[in-house]
Amino acid sequence: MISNRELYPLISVDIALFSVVEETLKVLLVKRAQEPEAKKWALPGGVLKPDRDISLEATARRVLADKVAVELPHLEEVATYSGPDRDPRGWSIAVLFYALLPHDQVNALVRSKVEALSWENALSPENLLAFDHTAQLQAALEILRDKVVSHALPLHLMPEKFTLTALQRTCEAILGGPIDKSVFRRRIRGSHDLIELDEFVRGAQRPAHLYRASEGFKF
Amino acid sequence: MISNRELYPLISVDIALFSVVEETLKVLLVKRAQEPEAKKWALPGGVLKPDRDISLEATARRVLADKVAVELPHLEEVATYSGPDRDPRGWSIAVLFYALLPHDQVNALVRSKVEALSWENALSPENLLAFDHTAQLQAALEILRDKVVSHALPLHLMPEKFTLTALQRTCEAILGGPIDKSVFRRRIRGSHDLIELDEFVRGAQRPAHLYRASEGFKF
DNA sequence: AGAATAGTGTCTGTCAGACAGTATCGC
DNA sequence: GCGATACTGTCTGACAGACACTATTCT
Repeated sequence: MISNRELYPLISVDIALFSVVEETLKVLLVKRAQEPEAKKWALPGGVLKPDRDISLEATARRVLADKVAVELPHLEEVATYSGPDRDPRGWSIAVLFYALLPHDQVNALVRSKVEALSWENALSPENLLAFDHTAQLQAALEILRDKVVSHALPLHLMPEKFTLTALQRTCEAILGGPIDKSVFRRRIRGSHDLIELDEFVRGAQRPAHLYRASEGFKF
Repeated sequence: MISNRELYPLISVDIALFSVVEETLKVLLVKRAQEPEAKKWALPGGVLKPDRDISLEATARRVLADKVAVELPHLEEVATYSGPDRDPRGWSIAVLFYALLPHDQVNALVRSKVEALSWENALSPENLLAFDHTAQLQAALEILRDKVVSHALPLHLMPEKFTLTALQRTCEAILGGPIDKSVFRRRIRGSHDLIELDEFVRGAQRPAHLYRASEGFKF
C-alpha cells in the first residue's frame, strides 16, 4: 500500500515572525502540542486550506491571525522546503514566509490553552527547533539582513512614530553589531522613506526629533 | 460537488532557463501542445511526482532533462505562485526556478515531436506568455540582475574557458546596458572566483588571456 | 603602417568608517 | 556646572565612472 502522501503531498506554510524586544531581535516560536515533534519548539505554521485560502500568503495570514491579534504590516516569501523526509507524515512542502511586527505590539499575542508562545532570541536561538525549522530561521534571517545591508530601512518593525536612535538600534539588532551614528544618519538622510515630524521626545536629556515612515516606502 | 483541486492543489514547477546567444540574454520557451492555454508560449514546467522526485528541485531537474540534453550547472529557486485562479484547472501552486546554461551548449536542445522549443529574447519578450509566466519571467530576471549588480559573476553562463571581454559581454547582456571596460576589470581583479590560465585566444588581433571559474565559486 | 582588440593609468567625485566635536535638555 | 543624549563636522582611504592611453597581434 502506498501512502496518500505519495499522491498528494502535505502543503503547509511556516512563518518567521520577527520583532524587537529590549533592543534584541526576537522570533516567535510555538511549543508544538501535537505529534509529530510534540513538545518541541517550532516556527508557527499551518496547512493550506484551498477552500478558504486565496493564496499561500493568505494561508500565512490566517495562521498568524491565530497567534497575533493585530493586522500584520509586512509578509514576504523566503523559500520553499520540500521532500519525502522532512516531515514524518510523508512527502511535504512548506513555504516559508517572514513577517515583521512593530515592537510596540509585541504583547498582542493571542492567549491559547493548547500551545505556548515565546519570543526567542533570533540571532542565537537556545533550542534546536522541530523539523527543518532551524535552517528556515537562518534563511529568513539572511534575507532580513540582506535588506538592511542594502540600505532598506526596517520601518515595519517600528511603531508609528520613532526617533532616529531607535531606528538605528533596530538595525543594529538585525545586523548583530554596532553602527556608527554619523554613518547611519548620513545614509538615511538621502532616504525618501522617512518624514520628519514637528514633534519631540522629551525625557531626561536633549529632546529627539520624531519621524514616521512615508506612505509607500519599500522594504 | 467540489472539485478535487479544492482538496489537493495541482503542484508544479516552472523553469526560466537562461542562456546567451549572440551576446543577448535568452530564455527557453515551450509552445504548449495541450490544453489549457494550448499553442501559447510558456516557460517549461511539469507537475510534481512525489513517488519519483526527492524534492521540488529534483522535479525541476527532471523536467529540464526533457528539454536539454546536458547536466545543468546551476538551479535556484525564485518564488512560488499560488491561488485558485492562476490555472483554469483549479487551485494550483507553481514553484519557479531559474537555471543557467553555458552559451556554448545552447544547441543541446532535445528534439521533440510534440512541442516546439525556442530561445526568446529575455529582456523584451515578443509574445505574451501563458498563465502568469510573464510575471514569473520578470521575477527571475530581477534576481539574475540583482546578483550581477551585487558583484556576482555569472560564470555558470560561461563555457569552461573564456576571455574577460566575453565575460563582460555576458554581464552586459544581463544588465541590458554597456559597462566600462576599465571599471569591469578593476572590480573582478579583486575576485577570487577567476583563475587566469596560461592559454590565449589567437584571432585577428592581440591574443586575449583565457580564464576559468574557480572550483567553489558562488553565484 | 593601419585596423582591431587587449589591457592599463589617471583624474575626479562620492561615500564609508572613524572619531571628535557641538547642542540642548534635566537635575 | 554636570551628565546624558541628540546631532554635526571633518579627515582619510577606497572605489566607481569616465576617458585617454599603451600593447600586441594580423593584414
